This record gives sequence, structure tokens and C-alpha cells, in this order.
Amino acid sequence: MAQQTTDHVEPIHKRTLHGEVLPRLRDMIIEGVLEAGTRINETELGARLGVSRTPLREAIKTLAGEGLIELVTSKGAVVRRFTRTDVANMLETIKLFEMSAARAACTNATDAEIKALVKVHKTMVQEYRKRDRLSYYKLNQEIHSELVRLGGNPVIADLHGLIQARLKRIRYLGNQEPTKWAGAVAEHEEMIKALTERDGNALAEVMGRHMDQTLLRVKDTL
Amino acid sequence: MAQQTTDHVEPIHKRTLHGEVLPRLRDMIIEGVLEAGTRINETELGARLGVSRTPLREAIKTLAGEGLIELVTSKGAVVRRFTRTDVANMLETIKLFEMSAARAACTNATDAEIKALVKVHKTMVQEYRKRDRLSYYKLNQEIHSELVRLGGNPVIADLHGLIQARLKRIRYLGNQEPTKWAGAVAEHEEMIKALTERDGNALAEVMGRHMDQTLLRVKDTL
DNA sequence: ATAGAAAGTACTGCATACAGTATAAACTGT
DNA sequence: ACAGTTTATACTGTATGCAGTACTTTCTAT
Repeated sequence: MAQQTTDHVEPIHKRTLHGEVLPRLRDMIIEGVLEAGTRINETELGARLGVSRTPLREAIKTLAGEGLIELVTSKGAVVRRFTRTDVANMLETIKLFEMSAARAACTNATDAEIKALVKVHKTMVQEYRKRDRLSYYKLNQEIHSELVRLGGNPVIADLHGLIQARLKRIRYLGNQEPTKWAGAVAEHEEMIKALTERDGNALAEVMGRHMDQTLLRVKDTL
Repeated sequence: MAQQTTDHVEPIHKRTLHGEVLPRLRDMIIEGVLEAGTRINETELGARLGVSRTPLREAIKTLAGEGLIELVTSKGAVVRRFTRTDVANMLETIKLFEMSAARAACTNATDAEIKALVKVHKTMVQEYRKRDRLSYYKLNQEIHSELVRLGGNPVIADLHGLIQARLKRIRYLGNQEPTKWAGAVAEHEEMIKALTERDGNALAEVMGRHMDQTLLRVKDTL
């Protein structure tokens, strides 16, 4: 076979076990399958996931680096538990990112990118009308992530994603009351308007307000 | 069974091998002992550090989570290499953190905390006069970290620390020219002034300018 | 010589084995 | 019955062994 001798790009996916386990484990934490404070039993969880302890442990170490898991000596890995203050600080951080990205996006984003975002927004509103919380929630996350991405600083986008992941579970529980949910949708409408008009200051203002509201919406859930 | 007897906090240090290796490895990368792009040989490095492959691998996975190392399938761990753009984005992110923290610190910090920071600053200036780059550099980092901490949001402080770690090596090389170095010190003087006066806007402005200058100072080093 | 194939080397990825430690259970004396 | 002590169990932390894969070197044919 004519094997590409030199600088051929990796066939993208070679898959390692810890590489496979990592996202699954992350999801299990985010989705609450592994509740906060849970001590992870390596042998048991390994069996459940169909891998030996080694790759599982390695995935755990990575998640520890990401801040989702805490490592206690001789006791093992514990799913990190966040206090109300932690959550408030995280949302404050997200707010900082999104406000910064908002301004940048208004000058950096292409028309096509904005258009795509508007489309996602419209789909989200439809899901809201259908009262499909899960779909709504996912699209909501997507919009926020995408907007930060349009800000053009991948470092910020990464960190934003990191913190957003930590909050996923908690945030999902925030829009349970109909009035709150409606409020969130209204804020999104404003956001989209400001974005299409490329009004950076306005967008930043709405995003900030949106995040403050999110904090309030989430607060009594804790 | 009320086995809640174990409310006592862990005796702080139990030390595990990977726990010991982690900071050493991080330092090796930051200090350039392991250059960017280096493929890490597990057996060799393990021998050098006096541990077997397992704890070393685990430390590597943690650093991967922190973003200092990249994991390439079947090739192992590679010390992450940052492009000029990456560096610019990281500094931009640091700027965002520090400007935000600057304002917050001016309202949140206690007099004692500010006083302590001023003291560190004075020591730093002394080191500058002695032209002791390493001492200066460390104190500089400390001042920036501490200021962000005074902002009162630990999440931001953590992320700031994370990115600062990635930049440590590069940034160290930035103040080599005397004029650049002098400029940095002057900016610090301004910062301290604004902080003691608790003038949040002024402090944020200087910090922003300081970071922009830092970018310029570092740029041609790459 | 030089391109291509083949064998050899070296290192990662994973599993398993074992030791040390923390927690739970059983036992003892009062 | 109960506090204190001892024994047992379970699980983490680490080392080691093996398999698979990428890389290097050697060999072969033109």
C-alpha cells in the first residue's frame, strides 16, 4: 500500500480508552448521574463503563485538572460540590466573558455567522413555544457558546466552555417556573436584536442583565 | 448510623506520588526544561524524577486538563506550543481578568490587604534597582495574582492563575531590554497609586494599558 | 547510489498484581 | 448495653508486564 510517507495529517480519530471515557464521565457528572459529593468507586464505575481502572483513573485525573472532580488522598475522586457562592462567582465570570465577547463579536463576526446565530435563536424560540425544556436548554447553551466564539478569542471561549460545563447541571434547573423562562426568552430577543444591529454596547448591556437575571433565576434552586 | 464523626479536615498533606510530580512537572515546562513541542518520554522522565510511569502518566493527564500538555494518540504527551496569536489571546484574557478585578479590588479589599500589596511592590522595585530579574519577575507575578485575588472572585483568580502559568515562560523573556523593563516598573507605580487611592477606574485603565504594553514587550521575543 | 521493503527498536496504552490505608464489622471487658 | 479495641474488608496508589503501534535502520533490487 502506498503509505503516506511524510506529513500526512492524523486520521483524526485513533481513540484511546481514556479518551472515550473522558466525555462520558464528564456527561455523567453534568447530568447528575454522579451527584455532587459522590465518591467514585473506580472498580465499580470501571466495570459499568466496560474499562479497566487505568484508563478510568486517567480520565479522572483530567477532569480533576478541569476542576470538576476533587482528588482526596487515599479516598479517591469525589465529584466536586459547589456552594451558592461558587455558583454566583461562576456566573459572574461567565458574565465577564460574555460581555467582553459581545462587544468583540459585533465588530468581528461576519454577516453569515450572525445569520446562523439568528437561525439557532429562532429554533430555540420554537422549542420554547413547545415547552421542550431540554431542546431549549441545549440551544440556549449553543447560542451563548457560539456568541463567545464569535468574539474571536479562543482562550476566552475555552474558559467560558469550562465554566459553563461546571454550571450545566445547576443551570438546567433554573428555568422551571414559567415566568422565569419567559423572561429569559425575552432577554434573548433583545440580544439578537442588538447583535443584528451590531450594537456592541447594547449587546453587552443585555448580556450582563441576562446573566444577572440568570443568577436570580438559579438562586433559589440551590 | 451517625458516622458524621469525620467532620475533621484532612491533615492537609498526605502526599501521593502524582501529587508530588505534578508541580515539578509543571515547573519543568514553565521553566523551559521541557521545551514546547517536546515529546515526553515516560520511562525516561519517570526515571529522572524517581517515580514509575503510572504516577507520572497521571500527572501528565492533569496537566493536559490544565492545557499545558497535549495528548497525541500513540505518540504520547507533547508539551504544548503556543503561537504568537495564542499568546496575544492569553494576554488579552489576562487583561480582561485584571481590569475586572481591579475595579472590584478597589471596593472590596481591606486596608491591610492593600498595605501588604504595597509592601510587595516596594520590594519588587528594590529588586529592579538591583537588576535581579528572577526575583523581580516572581514578585511581579505575585502582585498581579494578589490583585486579582483581592477582586474577590476565586473563580476568576483561578482561571487567571491558569493562564498566567501558561504564559510564565514567555513572559519571563519579555523584560530583557532595560527600557522595556523600566516602562513596566513605571506602570506598576501608577497601579499602586490608583490602588491606594481606591480609584477603580484609574486602576483598571492602568492595568489595561500595562497589559497592552506587556503584549508589545513580549511580541518580538517570539 | 536510491527507492522501496523488511526487520528491529522503542515507546505508548492498557491490564493486572500487590501493598498500604481507611472504613466497617466483630469482639472484648466493664 | 456500650465504649474501646481488634480484626476484616474494600478501595486506592503504585509498579510491572505485555501487546500494539510508530519510528529507525538495514537490506534488497534496480
